[in-house]
Formats: sequence, C-alpha cells, structure tokens
Amino acid sequence: MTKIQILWLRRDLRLSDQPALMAAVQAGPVIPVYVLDDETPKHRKMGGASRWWLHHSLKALDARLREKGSRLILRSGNAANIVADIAHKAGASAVHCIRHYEPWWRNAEKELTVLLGNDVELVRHDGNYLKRPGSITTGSGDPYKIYTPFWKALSAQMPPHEPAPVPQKIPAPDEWPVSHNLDDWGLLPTKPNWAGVMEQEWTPGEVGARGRVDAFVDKATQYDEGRNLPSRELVSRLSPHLHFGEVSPAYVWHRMTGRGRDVTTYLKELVWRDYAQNVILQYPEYGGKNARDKFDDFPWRDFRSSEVRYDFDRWTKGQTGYPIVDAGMRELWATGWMHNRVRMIAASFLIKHLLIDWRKGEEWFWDTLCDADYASNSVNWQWVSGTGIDSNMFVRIMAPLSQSEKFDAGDYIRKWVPELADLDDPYIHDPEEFGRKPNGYPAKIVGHKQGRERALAAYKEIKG
DNA sequence: TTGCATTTTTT
DNA sequence: AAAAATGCA
Repeated sequence: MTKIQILWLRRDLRLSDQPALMAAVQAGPVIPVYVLDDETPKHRKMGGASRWWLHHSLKALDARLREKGSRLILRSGNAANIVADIAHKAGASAVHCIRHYEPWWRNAEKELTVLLGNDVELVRHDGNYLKRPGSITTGSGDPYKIYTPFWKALSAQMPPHEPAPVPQKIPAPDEWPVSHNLDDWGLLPTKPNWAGVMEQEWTPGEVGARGRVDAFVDKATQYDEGRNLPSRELVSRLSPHLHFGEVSPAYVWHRMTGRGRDVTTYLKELVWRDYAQNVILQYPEYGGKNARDKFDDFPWRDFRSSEVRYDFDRWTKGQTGYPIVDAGMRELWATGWMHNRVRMIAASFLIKHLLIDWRKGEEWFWDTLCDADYASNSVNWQWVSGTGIDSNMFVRIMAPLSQSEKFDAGDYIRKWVPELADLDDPYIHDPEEFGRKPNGYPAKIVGHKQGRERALAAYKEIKG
C-alpha cells in the first residue's frame, strides 16, 4: 500500500528535472502544495514585481499539473504550519521539497521537521543549483570567499547530472484538500498598464522558460561581448525563470554546452547563482549587514534628511540627469528587470555619487525586480559597494558617462528616456555637457567629478 | 610563509 | 600605472 506524498513547492515551480516531484511520484499519490507565506520571511516578503511573476507562474504550473492528472493546492499563511497540517490531515507518509538556502527557509524547514513528528518524514532534495551549496570548499575545507577559485573548483566537477524528464503521470489522491483561488490572492497590480507591459515582456512558467533557453542557445557564444551591450538583445533573460525554479540550472548548462562551442563566459555567469548561495550560507545576514564591518562607520548621507530622500526618489524614478542611469531605472520600473551592465552603473551611482547606503538600493531592487533573489541581490550590491567579502574595491567608482559611451548605450537610452530620443551620439550620453539638454530632462543631481571626490573623501574616513 | 591573484575601472 | 587588502594554494 502506498501512502500520500506532499510536494511542498516554493521557488521550484517546474515539472522537469524536479527531484522532489520525482521522489514523490515514485512513492505514492501526490498532493502538490504552494503556500503564500508573508510571515516567515518577515521584512523579506516578496516585492511587487515578484508577486506579479508568482501569480502567472503558479497559474502555468497548475495547468501543467492538470495535464498530468494532478493539480496545485494553494494556501496562505505560515508555510511550516500549513504544510504540516495538510500532511497530517491527509495521512501522508512524507513531505518532499527542494532545499532553499534563504535563512528564513532554512529555519522553516527545521520547524517543519519538528511539526511533522515521527510519522511524517521531511525529505529535502537538491536541484536548484549546479552543486549543493556548501559542498564546494577550499583545500582546507572552508567555504570560498572569492569567486574565481570557487568557479575553478565547481567547474572541475561539471557537467551536472542529465536533467530528469517530466513524469508521465502524477498519481492523484482520492480526496483533495481545500485550495484557495489564485485570483483572490491579489498578487496582480492594480495598475493595468504596468501589467500589460509585463505580459508583453515575459512569459512566466516552465514553457516560457524553455522558450527563453531556446532563444538564447545561438546567442550564448556572443555573450562575452554581448553582455555589455544593453542596446542589443544578447543576454539570456533567464534570471526570473531560474529564480522561481521554472527551469533547472543543470538543464541550462546542458543546452548551452556541447557542439564544441566556447560559452565559458555565460557559464561563469550561471555559476554566480551558486556562488551567491555559498555566500549567504556563510553569512545569513548578508542582505542587511556589511560583510566588512569597518563600513558600519561609513558616513553615508543621512536618510532622515529630506534632501537625501529626494535624491533617492529621483534615482528610483530615473530622474538623475545621467541618461544611462535613468534609462536603467526606468527599464526596471517598466519591466521588472534591468540589463546587468546597467544594474552595475545604476548601483554604483547611488552608492558612490549619491553616497546613499547600498541597503536602500537593495531594498528598491527587492521590490521592483521580478528576479529579486535574496542571495544574488545582496551579493551584487555588496560587491558594488565594496562592503562584501569578495571585494575591497570601494575606490572603483564607475563613471556613468564613459560607461555609457563605451558600451554603446545610445539606442538603449533612446528606448527608455524618450525625451532624449532625438539626440544623436555622442550628445545623448551627456546632453548637459554638450549644451543639448531638453527642458523636459533634469539637470544632473551631482557632477561626476564632485560626486567622485565626495565619495573618495568619505572612504578615507573609515580607512584609518 | 610566501607569492600570486582578485567579474565586470578609473584618470 | 595605481589603487590596495586579503584569500588561496
């Protein structure tokens, strides 16, 4: 006799290469459950863009499950409590999940083990990363702090496993637990215009993820240069799909490699996901705490001052007077995503030129990115700010104007800052300097030289 | 301990 | 050419 299996889903919303699903299917009838949990993550509950994505991803997953004779059970509240309750009421013998390494999920997994008691087993599977986080260590057995040696150690263990197929059929229980209605969760924004743009831009769900992979395979060899050119469509745009687990990194790895091509630069980028997990496993508080604690005394401009909040507000709205920064921030607001090269420029501008604490920027990205990921977002913000374990490069202050020219961002600016659309290169990168600033476009918040010198002076204060 | 290395840079 | 500190073998 086989007993009910609970499949507890979080950021692993796929049917293929899903080890928790495979294990559940082999053991008995499966009840797939997703819990919308705004309690467990505390202040890290999903932001607006992530919620939009989640809505569509869950809808797509439910449709996929129904094709296989199953369905998705939706509940909201404390995930550990609810999953335990469902498991007990269904008389389940096991709960299967994919492990997640955000500190709140690690806690919840521990709590769930206790709540399930002796009769129900919690089986945690790995599968959202190329190697199990924590398994890649230095010669002396410590976790890596620096990316390059981490990459070398991990890539020596590649390729990953062959991706597992979608199960033919997912056995259903005789009785389904009660489920909420997705539409009642209010995950979609009240602004219909924004939702319209998002729907044009993205197809959440496993099928959409596969489509992005297909579209990127032929571009992957150009990635080494293409990743720096925001005007061109040469990046994978897989980040939100990977974040929500709609596709496994092992599948992406296998699709991109082979055929004797060199796609190393892209693979390195993919491995940054693994690296970021390796960091938050060492430093669970990485999202809110400087890894280099001398930065705790850094003289950030005081956010209680209305002038500083006003500058921050202009940054969020893409009104800084720096076209490349503004284009990026407006792309983010419109589409829930920003080209990575521009993310670096925009982040550097907030931290160095505006001298605003990186945590304010990270918070904004957390709310507005549809790929918002605790590990990746924190690691990248701390990398730019120089507060991270992996860099001490505060004095690397990106020059937004030369970056804009260097990476040929003219068309990118034309697309996202329409009031500058009529300007030719090179004027469009710095209209103020060339005396071509249209009236509708703001003056620079702070001059480049002035901002740079202020940042260097602030850095000196914590050096001694 | 030593020596080499460190995602994306700047002037 | 310099910035500049610490990880890693």
